[in-house]
Amino acid sequence: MNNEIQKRYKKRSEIIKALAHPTRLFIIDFLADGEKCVCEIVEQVGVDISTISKHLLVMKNAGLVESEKRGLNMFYKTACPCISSLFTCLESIGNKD
Amino acid sequence: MNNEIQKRYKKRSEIIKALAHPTRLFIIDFLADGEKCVCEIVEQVGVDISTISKHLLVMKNAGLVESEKRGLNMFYKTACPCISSLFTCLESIGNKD
DNA sequence: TATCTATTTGGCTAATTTGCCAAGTAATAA
DNA sequence: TTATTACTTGGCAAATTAGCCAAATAGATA
Repeated sequence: MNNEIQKRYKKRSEIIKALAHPTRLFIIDFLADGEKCVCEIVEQVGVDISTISKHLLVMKNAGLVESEKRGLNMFYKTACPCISSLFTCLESIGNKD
Repeated sequence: MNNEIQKRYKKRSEIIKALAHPTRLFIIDFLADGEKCVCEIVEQVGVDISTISKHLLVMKNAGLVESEKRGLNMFYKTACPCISSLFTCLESIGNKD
């Protein structure tokens, strides 16, 4: 595996890593319904707000979500509509056993 | 997030985790070309055979690949044709920056 | 049987990730 | 200006993951 190829797969894996956590997957699904502020996500997930904030940062860095501040609230939305088709694929793998 | 929902997202994340490594992504792509034995994969990737074997185990446990032993060789193939469409999605995210 | 070849497994250390708490920042309200 | 609300960041301990070497296993061949 040469350097160029290695770089490409590293980049892909970074995006996938940003999805590879139950809480983050839940958030992605939750955002499919429309943008939400951090406190709404916290309310749904039920973990510390700092934990949610870090999960959101991970996904933002990977380009999976976008954010915008309005007033006191930070609103997050998904950046990529193709993600839901990804879940369809995942379910079909998951249902094998 | 109740227990039932948590379980569903945990399961999804386990599949995604099994993809979340550059070497494993490369292997998935390599297998798209048809089944390969472990030593062919080792040759392409260039890391220790024990490392490759463990990566393959991770993917097998997640249901991403299947294996069959013939003679001395263990042949691996992808278990899910939808994975390549997943990569198309990843590329579109990756090309944003 | 003994040996060779292909692969897996055990064991270890190093690196990364997670989630909490506490402290910091930014926008609004009093 | 001070306080409040919403969120982010720093720091830390616990858990998980990665990759190497060495040892074990399974099948083929001499």
